[in-house]
Amino acid sequence: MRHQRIPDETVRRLPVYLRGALHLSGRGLESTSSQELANLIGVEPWQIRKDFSYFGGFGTRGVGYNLDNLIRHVSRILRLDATQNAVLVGVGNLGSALLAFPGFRMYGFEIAAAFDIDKRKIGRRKSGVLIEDAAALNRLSARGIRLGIVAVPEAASQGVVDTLAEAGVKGILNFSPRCVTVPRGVKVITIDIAMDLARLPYYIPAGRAIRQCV
Amino acid sequence: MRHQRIPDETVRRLPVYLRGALHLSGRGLESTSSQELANLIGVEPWQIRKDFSYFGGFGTRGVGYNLDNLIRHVSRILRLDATQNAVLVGVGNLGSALLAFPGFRMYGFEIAAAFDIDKRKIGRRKSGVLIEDAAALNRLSARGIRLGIVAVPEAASQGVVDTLAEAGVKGILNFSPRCVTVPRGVKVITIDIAMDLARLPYYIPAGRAIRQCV
DNA sequence: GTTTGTGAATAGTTTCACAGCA
DNA sequence: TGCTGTGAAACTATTCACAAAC
Repeated sequence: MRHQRIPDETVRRLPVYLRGALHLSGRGLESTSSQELANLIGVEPWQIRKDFSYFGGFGTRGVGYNLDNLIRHVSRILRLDATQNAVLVGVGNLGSALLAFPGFRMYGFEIAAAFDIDKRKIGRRKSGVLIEDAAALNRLSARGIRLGIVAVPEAASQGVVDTLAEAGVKGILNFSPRCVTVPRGVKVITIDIAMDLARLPYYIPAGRAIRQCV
Repeated sequence: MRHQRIPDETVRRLPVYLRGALHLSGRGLESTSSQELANLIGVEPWQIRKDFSYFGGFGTRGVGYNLDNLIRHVSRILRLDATQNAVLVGVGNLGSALLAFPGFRMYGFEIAAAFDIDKRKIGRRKSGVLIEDAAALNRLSARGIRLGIVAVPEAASQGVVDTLAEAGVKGILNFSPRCVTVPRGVKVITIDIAMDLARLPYYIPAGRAIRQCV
């Protein structure tokens, strides 16, 4: 049913399905089933079928899903069917790791520009990307980059986000643990590493571990 | 109502509230209201009150929340009231950034050990932490570390997770985009950076929110 | 026979509105 | 009066069971 609201949770899972499909396709498979894909990525088969059904379904009953077809459809929905250029702001420890991070390419992402305020870094290259002066960020708009990755200290994040938004960036992946305000039409996704670690102890039973009897 | 099931979403938000409370306390404030805290972190006041109500509520009607009291309660619930030692496995680009990452300390985390398989790194120090031989990971159990951070290449993650679980680690923050299997009693939280970026383009044409934190 | 696609049932979460207390 | 705490209502998401299609 194409004319239905898509649950946010479904959108969150689509990249997982895409990765699984790419993985199976890379192993030489031509097609898969909701059961096989579910086993691979650790969800339930009906969840996959339900999620796909919001977009009309990509499979063939009694047969399964053709992988090329599946990959094409999901990529299109996520708008990952063409290379997406991104700009990185903040080439510190985390930013440098992101420049070297191999995982972006699989989805068609390319870090096309990097900015920092540290004069010692400006003009150098990291992982093949030239580090430019963050003071020149406002001239970014000419390059038509619509995605930004923000890896600056907490205190600087709001300013960077403002500048990116003015430069035409429409989507921001924010690694700063600060709630940022953006204009309408700009979407922010925050990754807060410390916060994810912080809820881990909650789930761990208190006290010393009992010896495991297997 | 102390004897009620706590929603996962509530647990996910508790570290956000804790950070907000620590921030206000650091600014010298003695107390706050659900309204003030909500404005700071970008949620609605009733969400905060509802979440706190699952634990009986920490406030005073007509007055608000005493910050010390709030911080003490939330820290206790999350088991962050004593220093939590963690072990890092994989001191590559991302692992090194995590060693240098200042955000863990606020919640009382301490990276107490680091392991890698690269002979050139073993024996050296990064951000003050000695890098040990990953082959010796099985001797970790003597140190009583219950939290692990896994920042190894995708193909190695399951093996590392297995070894950590055998060594008594009960909670794992996993940066590998691979579904891992763990024994009962071990909790895994996965941070998949590329996947969070991958759902950003979906929202770009129709984006609308003004204040966003997640 | 097999596997998808989907309405209906169930479960979980957010939002509301106001009672309860300082 | 002001702000918290909370049951009830509204909303959202997951799970089920089976009809439909190959």
